[in-house]
Amino acid sequence: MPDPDTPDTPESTGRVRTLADLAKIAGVSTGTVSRALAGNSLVNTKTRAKIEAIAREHGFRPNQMASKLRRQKTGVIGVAIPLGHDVRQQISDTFFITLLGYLADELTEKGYDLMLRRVIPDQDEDWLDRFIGSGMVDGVIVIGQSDQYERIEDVADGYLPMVVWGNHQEGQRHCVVGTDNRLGGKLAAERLIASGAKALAFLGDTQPIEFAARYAGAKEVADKMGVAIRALPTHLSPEKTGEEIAEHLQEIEGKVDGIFAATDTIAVTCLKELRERGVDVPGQLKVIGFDDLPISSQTAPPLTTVRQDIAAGAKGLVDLLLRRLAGEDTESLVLPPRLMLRETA
Amino acid sequence: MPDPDTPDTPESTGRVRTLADLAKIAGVSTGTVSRALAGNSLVNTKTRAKIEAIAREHGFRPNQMASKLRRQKTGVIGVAIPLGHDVRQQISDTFFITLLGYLADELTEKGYDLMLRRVIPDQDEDWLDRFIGSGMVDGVIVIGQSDQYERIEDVADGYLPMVVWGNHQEGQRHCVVGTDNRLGGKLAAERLIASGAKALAFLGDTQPIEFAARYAGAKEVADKMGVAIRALPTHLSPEKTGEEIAEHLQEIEGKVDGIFAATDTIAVTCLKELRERGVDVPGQLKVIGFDDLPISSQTAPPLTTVRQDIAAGAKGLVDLLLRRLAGEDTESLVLPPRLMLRETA
DNA sequence: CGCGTGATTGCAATCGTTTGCAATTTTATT
DNA sequence: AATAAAATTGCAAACGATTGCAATCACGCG
Repeated sequence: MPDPDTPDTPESTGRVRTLADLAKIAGVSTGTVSRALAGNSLVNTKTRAKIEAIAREHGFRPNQMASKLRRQKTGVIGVAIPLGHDVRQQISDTFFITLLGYLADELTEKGYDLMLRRVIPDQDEDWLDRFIGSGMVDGVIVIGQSDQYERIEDVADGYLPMVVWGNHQEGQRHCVVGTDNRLGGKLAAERLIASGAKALAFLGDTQPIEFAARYAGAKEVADKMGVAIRALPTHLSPEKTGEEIAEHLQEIEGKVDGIFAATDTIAVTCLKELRERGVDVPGQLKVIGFDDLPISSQTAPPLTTVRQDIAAGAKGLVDLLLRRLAGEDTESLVLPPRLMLRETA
Repeated sequence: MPDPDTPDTPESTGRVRTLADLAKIAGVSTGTVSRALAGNSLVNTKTRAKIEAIAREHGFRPNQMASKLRRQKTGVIGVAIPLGHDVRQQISDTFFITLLGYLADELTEKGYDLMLRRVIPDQDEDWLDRFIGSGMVDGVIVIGQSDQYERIEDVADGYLPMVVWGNHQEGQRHCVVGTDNRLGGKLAAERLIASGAKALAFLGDTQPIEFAARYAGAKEVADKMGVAIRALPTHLSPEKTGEEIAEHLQEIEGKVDGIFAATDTIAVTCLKELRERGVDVPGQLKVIGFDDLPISSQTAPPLTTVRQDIAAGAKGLVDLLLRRLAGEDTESLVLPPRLMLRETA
C-alpha cells in the first residue's frame, strides 16, 4: 500500500497489469481469469463475459513473457540470414529480401511471429546454437547456406525444427528447401547454346554452393556440347559489382558470346554495362540470369532468366518447419526452376 | 527420479538446461551461476572460470524467457508493417523491404533483436495496442503510416518508445522519421518543368499521406508556374500496376509531357510501357521517380528520380527509438530528399 | 587472539501466467 | 428428497532466471 495518505487518484485505482489485478476486480481467482481469457477452457459463460468486459475496459493483455515461460513455447520462429563472404551482400539482396517478405506472410498466417536475425558467422562462431538455444524461438529458418554448410549440418542432427533455404546435396542431413540449381544451370546453358552461343562465361562467385551448383550444371551441358565455359568471379555487393563486371566484359570482349549470370541482379547490371558499350544483346552477346526478380521483366531488352518460385519456396519452408515442430522428420523439398524466355537469349 | 532402474545413460547424466542443473554440477548456488554468467557482478575469478567452463562444455544457455520475465525487458524491438489499402502491397515493395534490411543491421548492431509483424489493420482493429501491450517488445518501429495515421496518433500519447517511418504533419504527436515528401514533390515538378514539360501527371495513389504530400508539393510548383497537373491513381501491387499504367498512358497520350511517378517501382514499369509504345523518353515525355532504388540507375535510359536516403532513415529510426527507450521525448526527424539527375528528365 | 573489513556466496522472494487436482456448486436422475 | 454426475472454480505448484539482503569466509591489524 504505497502512499496511504493520498486519496483515490486515477493512479491508485491502478492500471490493470496482471491476471491478479483483474481477478481482484472480477472477484474470482487468477486461474479463472486465465482460463476465461484463453477462451478454450470450461468457464461459465457469464463469468467469462464479465471477465472479458473488464479486460477490454482496462485494455488488459496477459504478459507474453510469463505465458511463454510457463508454456515452454514462444510462438516465434527465428529467421537467420547468415552473411558469409560478402558481408553486406545478402540482406540487401533483392532475392533474399523478397523471400523474407513471403516468409513473413506465411508465418503470420499460421499464427507465428517472426524474429529476424542477421548474423556474421566470422564474428560469431556459434550463432546458430545461440539462436536455437536462446529459448526465444520455437524453430528456425535459415535463409541461405552461405559458407556455413558444415555448421548447419552439425546442428541438424540434434535439432529437429530447422529448415534451410539453399541447395540440396547428396546425403545431406539438414532439411532444405530450394531450387534445383544444377538443373537451372543446365537450362541456362542449353538455352544460350540453342540460341547460337559458342563460348560461355559464368558471371558470379562460385564459392557459395548454390552458385557452384548453377555453374556445375551449366558446365555439364557446355562440356557435353563441346562449348567452352569459364567462370568469372563477381561479387554481389552493389558498389563493387559494376566495376567488376565492366572489367570482365573488357576482358572477354569478342571471346565470349553467351553470359550466364549467377543472379538477375548481376545480369541487370551486366545488361546496363553492355548497353553503354554499345554491344547488341542478344545479337552480339546473349545474356541469361537467374531468379526472375520483378525487375527482370522490365529491363531493356527484357531479361531471359531462370525462375525460382519464391512464393512456393516460402510456403515450403513454413510447411516443413511446422511439420517438424510437430515432430515429423521431413524430407527436403527441391523446387523445379523454370526458364523464362524473354529477349536477351 | 524417473526410471531408477536404468544405469547412468547419457540421458540420465542429463542435459544441463537450467541454472540449477549447472549450479549442482559446479557445487554452487544458482545465484552465483547467474552472476558468473552475467559477467558483471562480483564473483571470484576462479569460480567464474569454473562455471564458464562447465557452461561451455555443456552448451548451456540461460533461458531467455525466464530472464526477460524477471528483468521486465525483452531486448526485442518490434517492427510493424501495416498493410493498408493494397493488402499485398508494401511487404513486397522494394522500398520497405530495403528499409527493413537496414533496420535489421542497425538494431543488431545495438544489441537488439527484431521482431517483424505484418498487420492488416482492416482485419484487426487494435493491432498496435496488441503489439505494444504484448509484453514481447521493448519498443516499436512502424514502417509506413499507411491509412493508420489516427490510430498511431492515439497510441503515441501513452506510449513513448515508438517511432514511425512516414510523413511529418504539422502538429503531429507521434515521432516520425521520413523524407520531406512535399519538398521531394517540388523538386520533381521543378525539374520536369525546367526540362521543358508543359503538362504534368502524377502517377500514384494520393490516399497514403506520403504520396499525398509528394503530389501536393508538385502541385504547388506546377500551380505557381502555371503548368497543368493531374493525379492518376495507380496501385502498387505488381500485378495490377502494369495494366493501370498502360491505361493511363493511353488516356494521356499527347496531353501530358511530364510524368512524376509516386515511386520508382511505378516509374520503372512506366518506362517499360513507354518503350513498348515507342515513346521517346525524355524527348516526347519526361519521367521522374521517387526513392532511388538500386534498379533505378540500371534502367534504359537511367531514371531521374528523387532520392530518399534509406540508410540514414534506418539509422534515424533506431537512434530516436533508443533515446525514447531511455526516456527522452524526441523530436521528429525530417530528411532532405535529393534530386538524382539522370536521363529521363 | 579477537575483531573489523571487504570479498564472495547463498537464500529466498519475485516476475506473471498456466494448469493438474481438489473443492465446491449446479443440475440431473431416480 | 437424496444422491450421482457434471460443471465451475479455487489452490498452489510450476516455468527458470535475477537480485536485495544476510551470512560466511579470508585476511590483516592492533
